[in-house]
Amino acid sequence: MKTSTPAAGSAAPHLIADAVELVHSYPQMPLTVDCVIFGFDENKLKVLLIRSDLEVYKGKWSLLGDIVKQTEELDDAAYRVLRERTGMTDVYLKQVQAFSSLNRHPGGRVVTVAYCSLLNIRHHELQITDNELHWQNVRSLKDMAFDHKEIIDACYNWLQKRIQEHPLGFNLLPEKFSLRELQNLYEAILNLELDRRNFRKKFFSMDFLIDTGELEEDVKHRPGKLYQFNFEKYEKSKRKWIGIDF
Amino acid sequence: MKTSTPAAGSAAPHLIADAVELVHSYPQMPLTVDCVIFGFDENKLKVLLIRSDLEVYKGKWSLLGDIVKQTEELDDAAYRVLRERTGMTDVYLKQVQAFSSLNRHPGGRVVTVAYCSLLNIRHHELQITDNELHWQNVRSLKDMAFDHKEIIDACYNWLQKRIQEHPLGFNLLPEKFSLRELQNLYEAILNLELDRRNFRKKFFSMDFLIDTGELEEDVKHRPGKLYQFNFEKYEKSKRKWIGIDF
DNA sequence: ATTGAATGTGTATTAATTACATGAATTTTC
DNA sequence: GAAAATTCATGTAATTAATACACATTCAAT
Repeated sequence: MKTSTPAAGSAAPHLIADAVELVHSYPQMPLTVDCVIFGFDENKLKVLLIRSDLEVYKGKWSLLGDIVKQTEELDDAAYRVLRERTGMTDVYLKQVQAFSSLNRHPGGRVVTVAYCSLLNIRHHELQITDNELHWQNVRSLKDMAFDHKEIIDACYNWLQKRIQEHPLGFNLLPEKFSLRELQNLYEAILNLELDRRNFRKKFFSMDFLIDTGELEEDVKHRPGKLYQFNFEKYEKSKRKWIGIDF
Repeated sequence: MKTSTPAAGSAAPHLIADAVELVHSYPQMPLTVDCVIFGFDENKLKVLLIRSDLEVYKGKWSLLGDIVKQTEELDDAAYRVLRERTGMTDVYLKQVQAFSSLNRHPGGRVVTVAYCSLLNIRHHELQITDNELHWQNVRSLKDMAFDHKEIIDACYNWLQKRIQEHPLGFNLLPEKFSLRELQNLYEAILNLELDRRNFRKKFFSMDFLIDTGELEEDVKHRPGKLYQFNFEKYEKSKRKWIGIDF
């Protein structure tokens, strides 16, 4: 970081001794985090929303977010939001992008850092009783508070790309899942149809699925086998992906 | 954005009428941008550094950065840094990641957003005369100011990945370039050796290179053909990349 | 016992990637 | 100006990956 250009050609640049004073002279602004929390239910990708508490956005949905505290890291702030809202720890959470439009918040300049979170919709301890919280279909979002539609779009694009390179999807499924559920997940996220045999071939050839020996229950047709993802094995053999292709 | 959890089960959540007052109550902090500016010279990937002006980092190199102004967007702040430091407009610039470690700045809490920039090392108007500015080999960085080593690593990883999916590399080359130069660029960035025939085949089959009909000059061997990248054609046929592969 | 619906599996075709060697064009050297 | 040195330019065969496609099996429901 460098605050002022030294006079051109100055031979002896002056060094700043008091870094604290320097930082005090910096402009300051509020910083927030917003979590795009994805869930998977009824073969649809959902995002967790809350009613905006701002009068100007009355009735509109917004993301779960909060201010970043004076001595809090961004990741910690995002985790705090998740913990407070869903009761869950150990959730998948990754920083995606900062948003800084000057008019993105009606109360003035607020910069926000967006996070993408993936969790199993059955595992959390939401009280959706008071209908403040709501799982909404990702493909039927409209008219949201702030720039939150834009943020969700960015995170959704990010997810579509990432899920093809990294095994993120499993965070959305129960620990044990059938191949059909896995395929439904990919089809929902990528918004396309996949050939069942090729999909199975693909995942089996990657060899990261553990056959639990168990079968689906409470299903009204021939039950499928249940698998687990072998995170350990995957970690060991993370592929270095090389292949130029625009 | 949501600041306070409504009392559990509260049937009538109160709406905040004064958004400005709300934002005024938010904690504030300084925000900066840091630009990881890559260049390509002598078949090496370089990054543009400046001597830190902080006494505590005396003699150490740091990234080019600056504070984000009260009414300035992040992208604009990063572009401003580039323009002021390199004299260049129209440069490739993308936001990569925010860094927020509490101790990353010796003067106190400063959050920074890192940008990756790619430019042609011959095009700028640097005054490197007073040795404040310096193009340094990406693979020989050590002992930098702040967390800038970490930031560069993150941007370099980002670049290695992105350059395989998008034609970013051309921003680092002159408008007209030989296939050998292009291959050298990829080899430098990806840190590997590629087969020349397959590399050529790959790029020709993508069909985004325009044969200028010109040949290299001032080269002490058989001159190669010079090509241009067909950005227009590329934009029209951006590939939607589908292929699950961890 | 029959029907319905989803599971589980294999092969042939096509496309993409990899490995690999020689002749042609230009500069340098003698 | 002939020979040597260097790099450019190019094609094919072998391997691997992706795609398209059909039928028998299992269980639940009737």
